[in-house]
Amino acid sequence: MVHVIARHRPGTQARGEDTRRRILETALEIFATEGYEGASTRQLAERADVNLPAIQYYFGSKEGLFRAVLESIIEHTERHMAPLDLRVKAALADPGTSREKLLELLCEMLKAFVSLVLGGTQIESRRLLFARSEVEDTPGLEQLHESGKRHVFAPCLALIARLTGRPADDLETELRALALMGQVTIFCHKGALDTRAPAEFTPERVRIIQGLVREHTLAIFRAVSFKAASLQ
Amino acid sequence: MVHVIARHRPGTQARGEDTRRRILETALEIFATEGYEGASTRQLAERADVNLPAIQYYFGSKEGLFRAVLESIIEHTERHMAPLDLRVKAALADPGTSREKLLELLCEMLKAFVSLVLGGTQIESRRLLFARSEVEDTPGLEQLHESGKRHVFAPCLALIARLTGRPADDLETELRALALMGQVTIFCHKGALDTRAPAEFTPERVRIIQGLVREHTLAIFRAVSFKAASLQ
DNA sequence: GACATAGTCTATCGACCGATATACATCCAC
DNA sequence: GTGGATGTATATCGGTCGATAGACTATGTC
Repeated sequence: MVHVIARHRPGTQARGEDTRRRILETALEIFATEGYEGASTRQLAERADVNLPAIQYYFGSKEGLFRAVLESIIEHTERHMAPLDLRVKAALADPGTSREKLLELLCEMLKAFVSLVLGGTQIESRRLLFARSEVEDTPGLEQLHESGKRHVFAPCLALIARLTGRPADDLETELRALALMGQVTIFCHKGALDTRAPAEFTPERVRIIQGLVREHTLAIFRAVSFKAASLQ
Repeated sequence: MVHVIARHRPGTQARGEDTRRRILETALEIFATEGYEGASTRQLAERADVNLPAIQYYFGSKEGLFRAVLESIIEHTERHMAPLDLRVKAALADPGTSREKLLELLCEMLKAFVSLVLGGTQIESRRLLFARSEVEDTPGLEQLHESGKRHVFAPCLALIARLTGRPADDLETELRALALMGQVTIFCHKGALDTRAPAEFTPERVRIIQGLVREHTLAIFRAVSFKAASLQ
């Protein structure tokens, strides 16, 4: 194996940059709909209108292409969540932050999580690939997990810990954070879609889901009397 | 194609019943961990300690074997949910059923849903296969969906419709039902597990999750003022 | 115009896939 | 016991997979 990944040295002509980007965009789509194993390099090449060896040429291997697709998604996730992450971090650092402010930030986190997985460009592909990442066992997929944990799960967990007065490494707190996030992640699965005929996520539906999750979150953290050691 | 599926006629000897069951149990395990495409018939045969053609002999094809696995899961689902389904149906048929009673039934539905996907025998395999069913596109998988819709989603939807005073075919009501169920389904995905080292669903964790979901559900339907036409 | 690099092409490799032909073993009915 | 049904074994088929060899073209530098 000589030619692992074609990194274009600066100053070198990059005629193939178009081709490379076309392969990457097509790959996101196909990996999402077919899965890593299900997507064949021949299918990838045909849909991207390139030859079969072009994939090896630009990305070293099928796995290299997949990792490149994952990197582009992770990059998108970080760009989407970064501003809110900073606000949450600042609020948590200040011990005087009010309970209502923390609760409002939690609602905003979940709202941003909804628009992350259900909105934006290439919605369908990212949504499907995110859903697959929970099931498949493909090289590099743990990076996608790690990204979601760092930018969504961890901030939510920290906020909930403060809201409930429990330690952040508490099992119950972790499970509660996951349960709340589950209200969002369920809409990544196609089973959640075909209850209705059109089965698409229009901006209107995204808005309704965001409203419902907010309503639920507010109800939960305003109603329950926390600070109690155990649950039931 | 002559020998599609070996259905043993009554009165005929069934020496191979042991073999058949062994293949079926192994198949559930392997299909769950590897996926339909990922599981090869050779792997299946080796792990079940039978020859390669035994799969075709007993189940007609790899697809036939997969459908048989799905049927066994669906059967388990129906057996698990049937009693509660009846109680829900009875409560809904009676217009005088109190709001608290309906809410209690909704909590019980979600509790049963938790123990369905996280408890019982062959937990891990059923959990994984359920998660895969949301992503993969394998023949027969829609039956598993259909089963979940009929025995979990539909009753929850009907209860929520009554609790919120909205029609059951309402989009917002459907999305709310899914959001509530998402609190449970998220634990089917392996991403929800490896936040902690052991990553297993001990009975204690199942109990905690059931408690959290109940707490959330009660808070949501006691706090929010429904009967209002719109949400925000 | 000679040469190296960048990028694209056809053809093909070895591995593995699901399925089956076919022979053989085992068991029950009569 | 003998014939048909039931179950198990080996060997192999045609097909698809990811990857690569190697020839070809385009582009830029000197």
